Amino acid sequence: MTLQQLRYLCEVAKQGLNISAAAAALHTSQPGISKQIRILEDELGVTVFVRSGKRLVGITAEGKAVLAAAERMVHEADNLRSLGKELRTPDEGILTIATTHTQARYVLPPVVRKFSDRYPAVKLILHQGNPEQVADAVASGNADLAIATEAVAANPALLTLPCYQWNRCAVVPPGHPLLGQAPLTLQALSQYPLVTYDFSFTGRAKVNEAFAALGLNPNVVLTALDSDVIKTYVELGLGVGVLASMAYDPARDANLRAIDASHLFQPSVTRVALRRGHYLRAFHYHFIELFAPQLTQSVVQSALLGDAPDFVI
Amino acid sequence: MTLQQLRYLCEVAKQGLNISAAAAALHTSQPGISKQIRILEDELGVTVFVRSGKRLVGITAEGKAVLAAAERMVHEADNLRSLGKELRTPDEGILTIATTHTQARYVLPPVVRKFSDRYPAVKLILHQGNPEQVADAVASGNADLAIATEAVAANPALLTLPCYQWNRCAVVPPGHPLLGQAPLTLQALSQYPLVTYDFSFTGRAKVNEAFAALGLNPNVVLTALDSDVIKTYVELGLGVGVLASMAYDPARDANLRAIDASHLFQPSVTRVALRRGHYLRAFHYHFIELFAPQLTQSVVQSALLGDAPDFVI
DNA sequence: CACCGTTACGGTATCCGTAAGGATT
DNA sequence: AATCCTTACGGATACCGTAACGGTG
Repeated sequence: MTLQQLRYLCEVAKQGLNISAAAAALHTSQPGISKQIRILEDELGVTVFVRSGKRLVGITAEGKAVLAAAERMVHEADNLRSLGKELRTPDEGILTIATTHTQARYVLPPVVRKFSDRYPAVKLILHQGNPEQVADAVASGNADLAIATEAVAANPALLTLPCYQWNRCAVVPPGHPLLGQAPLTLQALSQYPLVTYDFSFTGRAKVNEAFAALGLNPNVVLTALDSDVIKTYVELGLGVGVLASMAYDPARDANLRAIDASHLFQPSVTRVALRRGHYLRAFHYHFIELFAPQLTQSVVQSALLGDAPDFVI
Repeated sequence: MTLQQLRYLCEVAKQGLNISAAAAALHTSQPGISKQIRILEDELGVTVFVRSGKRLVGITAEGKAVLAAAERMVHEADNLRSLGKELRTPDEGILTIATTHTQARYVLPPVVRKFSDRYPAVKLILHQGNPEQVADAVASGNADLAIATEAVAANPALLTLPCYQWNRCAVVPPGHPLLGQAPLTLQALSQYPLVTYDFSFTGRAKVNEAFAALGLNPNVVLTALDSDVIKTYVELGLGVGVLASMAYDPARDANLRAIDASHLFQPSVTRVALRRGHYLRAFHYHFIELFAPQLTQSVVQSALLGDAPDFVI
């Protein structure tokens, strides 16, 4: 049994039972992988893959157990390598963050700025996607941490920690009738066509719930995947935008007006998600702390060890 | 990085930083281990061992972290091999039990008998020792499970589950004055010299506590590591024995009489200890269930996953 | 002097890549 | 016809064991 063989096994499974694709991903040859997997299956006495003729078509029940163990080991090996790098060059490395548009565009910039000043030799990679994709990226090891607002709590392989609360505002063109009446009500809002986030996104559910609780049925004319698109269509006069408050910047959005709506909707909590068992380097912890000061390294570590219950900010 | 290298690393640490001993234990050559460890240290960029000239004299702080990861991986590899064997030949293998004398001599025989009938191809190995040694054997992987009564709960790497309660009896030669007076009292017992277990053993502490609670100071003239020794000295007239009830067998111990003492002492709980993260085969679970019927495979598995609180029989 | 780890060296086995074969979609 | 896994084969590499060397208690 070799770590190499286990890596091959995992990659083939990851690539959808395609040895050729696995070979390409690992920069090696198909026959090499094919043979090593055979050798491993021989040694363990377990056939992992169901073969139909000369094609892999499935994973046996036993194979799933083997695969799970193999993944743990490969992951541990990666951790060990990370540990080596950490000890050698603690301020160098790669920080991969999976996050949604709103975070990347409006919340992270000052954090990234501070982080880069402190760790100039750390390369930053931002993976953008919807909350589900973002969670998957961390679960599969493609990203070190995820920052998103919902749907990141489902996967048991992930640990999510609350970072900050936020709420929404309505945005309208200058001179819009809603600007006169204060404070804003859901009834008033529902008189206008609305432009807001796609359902899969940052707390969109809370918007729906608030209207539904009053028996209102708002006319949502457009849903978008990011705040900038929403603002663009509000500028065009398509309707009233319902945005995350941090996505409105009076200076940058001079041709829009915001109306506070935090009293209308349940607040949303943005969370950071980490993969359990994934080794985190000092700069990972530092980034998290820059983003959410209450999440110090020791807080995160004890949460990763499992003894911290879900806590609230 | 190779599994082999990690194995070497662990073995050297285990053998007290002695490469030669590790080589002997792994049936290979010193130079091979020496070189592979160098290569690993090079690759990780971490010096694991403190070298004084040409001698290993310690483990660096970083090395401890590396070693911990290495041990996890080696252990996982062993688990994977076990899994292979399990799937191939579920009824063959080796069951290594670490236990104390009393269990091995008086409690386990009928269990082992039933087990051997069901799994004739499983080789049984019994490691005998005091509770501390027994726990160490499991923690270090030298035994699959431990059965003992105390001091097995300390190690966080171990999971212990309660199996059954027991208490003590007094044993005396035929015609002893204590046989007339019923029921037995601690005051009566303390009139005679006592022969009982060594302090490190099966619930000896509870015996002391009971006497101390009444301000009595019994005269313990001999302590022993196993019940047979105690009975032998009682036969010689050295004193009154205080024994685990299951260690008295009226048929076999025809020249001794037992007096129930279960109302005098706190009951003791015999537990089975398992190493967290250690793969258990079907026959392991089956043995545990034969020993303690309430500990079915699913009960043990969910306890190993950590979600079961300590429960009582 | 005995013990221990490192270096040097040679043989062997393993692993990898190329090329060709057979099966499936 | 294209894709994909397997088998076969050759070369390079890495690993392991023996032998010799250099420190250390």
